[in-house]
Amino acid sequence: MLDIKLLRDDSPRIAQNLADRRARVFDDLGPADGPDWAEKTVGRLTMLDRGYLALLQRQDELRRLQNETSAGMKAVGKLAKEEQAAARERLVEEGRRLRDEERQLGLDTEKALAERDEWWGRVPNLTHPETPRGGADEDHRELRRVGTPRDFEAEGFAPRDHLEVAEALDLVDFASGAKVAGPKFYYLKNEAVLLDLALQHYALQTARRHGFTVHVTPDLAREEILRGLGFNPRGESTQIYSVANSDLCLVGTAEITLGGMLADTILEEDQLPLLLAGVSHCFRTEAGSAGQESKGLYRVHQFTKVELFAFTAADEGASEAMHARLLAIEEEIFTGLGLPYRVVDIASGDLGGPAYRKFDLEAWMPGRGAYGEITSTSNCTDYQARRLKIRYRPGAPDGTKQKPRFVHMLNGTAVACSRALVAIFENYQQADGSVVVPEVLRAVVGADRVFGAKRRAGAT
RNA sequence: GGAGGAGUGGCCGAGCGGUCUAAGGCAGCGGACUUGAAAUCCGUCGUGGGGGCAACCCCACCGAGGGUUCGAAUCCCUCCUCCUCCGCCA
Repeated sequence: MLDIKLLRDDSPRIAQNLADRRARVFDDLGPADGPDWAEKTVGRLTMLDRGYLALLQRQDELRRLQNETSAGMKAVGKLAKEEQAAARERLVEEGRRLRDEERQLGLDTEKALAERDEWWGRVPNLTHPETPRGGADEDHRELRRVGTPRDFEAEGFAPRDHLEVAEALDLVDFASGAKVAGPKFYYLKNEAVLLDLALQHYALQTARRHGFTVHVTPDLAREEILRGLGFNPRGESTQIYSVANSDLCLVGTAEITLGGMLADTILEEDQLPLLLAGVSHCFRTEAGSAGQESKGLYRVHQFTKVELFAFTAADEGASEAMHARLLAIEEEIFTGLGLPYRVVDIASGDLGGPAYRKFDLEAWMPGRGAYGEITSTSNCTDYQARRLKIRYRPGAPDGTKQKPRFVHMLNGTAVACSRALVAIFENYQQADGSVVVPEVLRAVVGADRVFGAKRRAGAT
């Protein structure tokens, strides 16, 4: 959530940002509803805010009168004895009247605030000036390509996609997944299990080396925490599974549990930057997605992920430097895995609500002959911190403590295991159908190459 | 699952219907003393919101939400969290 003062002080900026992001706030007022839809949106938000403020002021006034009335009771004892009863009676009656009126008004105020925030909460974060503006795939800016895709033609065979490779080696079982849990669920088998664990191990070791405190986090979290991080657990197109008869949801990423850890706290400035990493299972409904892009392990309902999370001081220099650092760690991890990738600066229309700027790493995936997203890192500035109430106490140059400020929060994928497996299976496949194990994973996997069932029986 | 106990400002902790404008301490900050520091003494010091946008004024907040009352940190109800013991379990 943005600071409501931004709406009061600089509403044109909000309107411009809505337009840049193609961010619909009201259901009947989006990019397709005329050229001034963003200004109209801001106008409606302003009306809601003013309505709330007017009610709040009246309520404050009533409470002030109530306080006066009950304070007046103390003076009754000083009156002449025969006047006390009448004076007390008058005050009690006045107090009763004020109480009833204030209670009624309080309900209206509460409703007005809830309504304002329901809509204000849908307004996305501001956007980094260098973020490319636009909403189409081609509006993303490719920053660089690292590594060289293998020339399968020169090697004399056509690369298969990861699903064919993995099934031939008996590494995944989607049929059983579908039977037990439904489509897009799967079992990992044999060396894929060890690869999955090795990826987590590798990512966590790398995170630790960079100063992150590592965690295994809960796989469920309260709705309130989800909302704080900018996820909407209810609604038609939600990506979130929720647990019936409770306020718990299955997390879609450890971003939720790591970011939520510090809700309602005030940090000291010297605790920043605070670096957390966590491994969790990730659950996503993937409502409405299908097709080639979602084949096999690429888009599934459950996977395991190691996530990086950082809290920094509230100035853009600090969080931007951290954003670059997270991106560098992601690149280090995928360079270490020997996977060719490119870095993409995500366009304004595709940022999602909380992100101020977002970089994706896309690995080369020979099976489809295209780059596919494998990690993502976002600088969410203070957008999440505001609702989660995560602050820090800045120190002024003269040593005095300043008012608490909201921290900046950033997240990034260290390794999303399922997607990393896709990239490994496709990039490391051999003409004989086997898959070479990336060097950094060999110690944990206990093998440098995965063969099929025949060789497996003999090998162990 | 059962039985008890406890949640108060950055931290510790008192208060248990109106004198709470929440004692006291620690930490922080300013000052005095000192060559400097420590110790000591004096002062200052919560968060959020609204109004004037300067001094200042007002409102809310004692785990959360309801309730009783003219008036609630204080009484009642529900929930959450933590602690102790018992049971069960990996």
